[in-house]
Amino acid sequence: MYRAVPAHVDLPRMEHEVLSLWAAEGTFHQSLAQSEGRPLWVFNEGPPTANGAPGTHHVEARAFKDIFPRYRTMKGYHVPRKAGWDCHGLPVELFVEKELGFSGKKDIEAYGIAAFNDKCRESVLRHVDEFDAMTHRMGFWVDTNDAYWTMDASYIESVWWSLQRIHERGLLVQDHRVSPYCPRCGTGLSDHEIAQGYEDVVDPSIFVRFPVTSGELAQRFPGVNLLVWTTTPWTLVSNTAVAVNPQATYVVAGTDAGELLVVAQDLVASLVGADAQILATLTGAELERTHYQPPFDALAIPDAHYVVLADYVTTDDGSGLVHQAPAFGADDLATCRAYGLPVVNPIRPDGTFEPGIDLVGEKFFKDADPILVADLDERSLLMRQVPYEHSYPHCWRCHTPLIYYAQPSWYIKTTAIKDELLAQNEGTNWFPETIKWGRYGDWLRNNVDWALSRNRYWGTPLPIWRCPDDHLTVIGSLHELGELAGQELSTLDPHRPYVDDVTFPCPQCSATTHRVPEVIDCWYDSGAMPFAQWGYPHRGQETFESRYPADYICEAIDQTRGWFYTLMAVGTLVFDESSYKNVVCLGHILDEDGRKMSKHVGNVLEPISLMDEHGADAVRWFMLASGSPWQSRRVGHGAIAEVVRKVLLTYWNTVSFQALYARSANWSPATGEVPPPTERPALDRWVLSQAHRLSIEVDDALANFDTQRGGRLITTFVDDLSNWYVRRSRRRFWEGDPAALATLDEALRIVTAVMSPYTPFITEQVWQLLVRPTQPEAPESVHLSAWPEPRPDLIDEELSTHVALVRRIVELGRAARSSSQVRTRQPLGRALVSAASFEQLPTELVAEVAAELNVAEIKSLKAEVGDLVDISVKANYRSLGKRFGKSTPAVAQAITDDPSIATRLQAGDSASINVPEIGQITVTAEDVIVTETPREGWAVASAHGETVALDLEVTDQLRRAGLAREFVRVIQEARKTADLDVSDRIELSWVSTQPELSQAIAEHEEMIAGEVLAVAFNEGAATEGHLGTSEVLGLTFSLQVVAAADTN
RNA sequence: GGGCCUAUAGCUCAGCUCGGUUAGAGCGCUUCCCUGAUAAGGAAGAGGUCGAUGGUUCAAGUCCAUCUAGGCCCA
Repeated sequence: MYRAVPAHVDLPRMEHEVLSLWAAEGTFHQSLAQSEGRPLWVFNEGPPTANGAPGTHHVEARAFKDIFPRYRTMKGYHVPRKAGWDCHGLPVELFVEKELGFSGKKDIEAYGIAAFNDKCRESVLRHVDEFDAMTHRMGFWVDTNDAYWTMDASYIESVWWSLQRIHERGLLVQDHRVSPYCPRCGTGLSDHEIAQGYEDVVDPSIFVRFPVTSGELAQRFPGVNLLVWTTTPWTLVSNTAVAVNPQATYVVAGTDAGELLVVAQDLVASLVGADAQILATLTGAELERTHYQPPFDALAIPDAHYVVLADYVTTDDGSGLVHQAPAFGADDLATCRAYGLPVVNPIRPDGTFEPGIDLVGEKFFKDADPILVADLDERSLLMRQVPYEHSYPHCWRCHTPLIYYAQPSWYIKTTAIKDELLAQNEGTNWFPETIKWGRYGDWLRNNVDWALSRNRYWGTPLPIWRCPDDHLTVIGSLHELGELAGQELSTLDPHRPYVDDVTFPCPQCSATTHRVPEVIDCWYDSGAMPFAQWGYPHRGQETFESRYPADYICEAIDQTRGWFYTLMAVGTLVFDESSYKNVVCLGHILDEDGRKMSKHVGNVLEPISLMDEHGADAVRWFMLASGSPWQSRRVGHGAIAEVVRKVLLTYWNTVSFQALYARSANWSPATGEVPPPTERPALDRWVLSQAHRLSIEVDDALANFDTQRGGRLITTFVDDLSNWYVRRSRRRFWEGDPAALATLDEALRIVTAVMSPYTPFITEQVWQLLVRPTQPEAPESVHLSAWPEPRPDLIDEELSTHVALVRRIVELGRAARSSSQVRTRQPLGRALVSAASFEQLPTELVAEVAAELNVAEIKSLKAEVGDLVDISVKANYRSLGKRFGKSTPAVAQAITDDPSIATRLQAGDSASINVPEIGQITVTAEDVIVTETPREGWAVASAHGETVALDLEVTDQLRRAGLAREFVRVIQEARKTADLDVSDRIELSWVSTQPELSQAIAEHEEMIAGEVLAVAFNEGAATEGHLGTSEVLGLTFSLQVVAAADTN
């Protein structure tokens, strides 16, 4: 027998019980063990940065990381789930710096790198514990005991090995990198820091003439100038090139003063004037390598000063020709590097020009602007100067404007494998698909080399040793390092500072080598996880080889340039193949008002307290099925409470209902004798059909990573089950009908299984209450069960269509009831229905309509045609439009003007009609929507060509039937108030001031007795038992429970 | 400055792939109904220039173009 299911459930408390059950029975590990040997479905966990407490957005990603492995396990796959933690990086360092009250690198060095890194390690361990707790609470099944840590020695060795490989391919090189730099603090700033320091400033924006010195253009237009734009005049000293957009159109324009200027066509009018003479038109590409005279010659820059092409140049503002100084702009550097131009940087680390430079030597860079502009003006090179307001990064510590500044840095030349990356992306499935060639593809197409090194402390040290002659030795493991150093180093902590102390003779020249000081970008660490999590290739070869590439990864959209990219890049660099096949890319989580959650605003929803308030299932359901996961979504208590009410409690109450009546009928799925589905009532067959279709459709949705569609299907099914099937079938449950109980049991088992990847707790609880006690052969947990095998033979499309019609008719009937002000409890004699396929409805379903609307008889309106009804006819544009195209409105008008068409169509399959200017045409039933409306004494409702009319005549007999119903309701209310059990028998005593009631009770005694379980009626006042009154009925009554023995 | 996403009821969002004439749901509000599982359910009402403009079409919330506003990522 089922276990008892309380009607009310404390969801969070229930979830804690389920967690204990899983812990006690080792359910997760059973699930892994049971599926061992089945086809693999590989999930790779993107390691959360163990820095800061987990937020609600982590629950989002983790819900998606959990549902698909659970689903695939049910579908017969083995899905290992290794957890991972991202341990290194600047955020951890900054957190520790803050804790220690540090304000920069000097403090760290004074404190000692060893001690500082110990603090970082401690901080990581602390935060991992919080993530563990959240992961456990939300029911994310991932193996945290066997997690990979990017700070583990074996992990770092794998990373080293991969860098060694990349170096062997010639793709790991040292080069200049432009990064924001604070000249006052003497340090570079991370992207994270820059984001905090944007300020609006006004800079001079200047247009300068660069005389063209040679080439075709100079010959055709002697004296022509490039009109070049910049907002950083101080960088003109370092001018190396001028960039134009190859696709844009440029013109040679003549001014009134007889001057010749090259500018973008779009900007001629605003710069030169509307009346400028256009002497030539050419594309940016045609300008390539046009040489010019640089504005200053203070610096010698060989083989430079010509036009280069760059896609990023726009013709929206400026002149369409952009000054290039590769030392001071990332775009400039990338563009100039492509042409092999040199990087010239005359600015010293303190932000001043080197001494000896004309005009600006030893000046602070910003102070050079007015001096240089004045000089250009004096030499008539300045064409125009306008103030230019824009946001510019400043140091968040000291508010000094940052300088984009070239520094030496280690790079991976990802641009060399760009085509391969694009090819790998082509073979990757993105969800949603727009990311693939939108945000992500765009990023790949504009790929720049990966700046790998960081001048920091807590990270994977760059495994490069260098001798004074610049010979490089790249190390692939501690063992290798030990061999070179002639020491046993297998237990060395590969972090700084210990690894910095290892030196060895250069294999090429025997001079002593030292490790370069940098550590690597922690994004590389996580990008290396597909192999580094196994310590490959030093260990775990077999495991790795069977699990590369992964079937599935998932993160939020900010990872397009983060983990999604580094995974693909590292995989392609090291194995010539991306490391994932399917990637789900989530939108962000916002607060109720649509703002980002931040500690500063105080709108952060702490995940554990959120789950302890509403339940993890509710939070998970919200993440998986409410709104579109691809869009950013607002989350708040209201939205989650709604999930509880609409989805979880509706489901739970259906379960509780089933358990209540199955138990009281002593029915169990294992023992009950049940007619085969085909012999059960139509509603049973309908709900089974819906359930089996649900299994197919949710399967399809989840196979396509569409949790929202699956969720919608489940919600609809749960609603159908509770508010239509159960409500319409209640009476059969009260009677303990085995067909009804078996039907609901099967429907519940299917929906429970199908929901279990979404809401693992409540479904597990239901499994424990309904399935496990009654089916000895069933698995011990829903999460050990297989996906419900759909039975296509039970899916009945026609029946679905019929029930859908029944429900539409009922809806109209209720509307008609409502407008008539005749309460539903008052039975009516008949209802007339007009609907396209009403005649095809089985009588069984017509009876459902009658019962639901409380009318004695339902008939087709068509049978009543005559004076009783008005007929109106509307055109069905969808069908007419296909046939008549342009003439559709004329045909539609002709149909509306001739209502006789309806009766003529009833008589035959088609009817002909004369349309002005077109002639005779033939229309069929498909082409029109006929609405039939009864005339008087009827309550009518119609929609979309379907009509229900209620005959409002209440005969004496009907009125007495209504009174009997009212009486039943009053007694039931009293039973409920008296807290009687649903099976208690009662004895009734009553008196009424309404004489008709007496007759009504007498006439309907049998019905009443059956409904309220009365064994006796006594007309006459009573004083014992539960007393009650009804004003409507003028009734005073009492009911007494009869001892069980007396009823036999 | 570039790319992407979004804009439909007071609020949160479906519908747009594949165009069809009463544009839906939930929440909230008002009135009513129903109740022998439900924290439920049902009906009606108020509340919509489907962001704007233009185009394609017999017909546009839906397709196309441009624009506006907001968000995210990048500079």
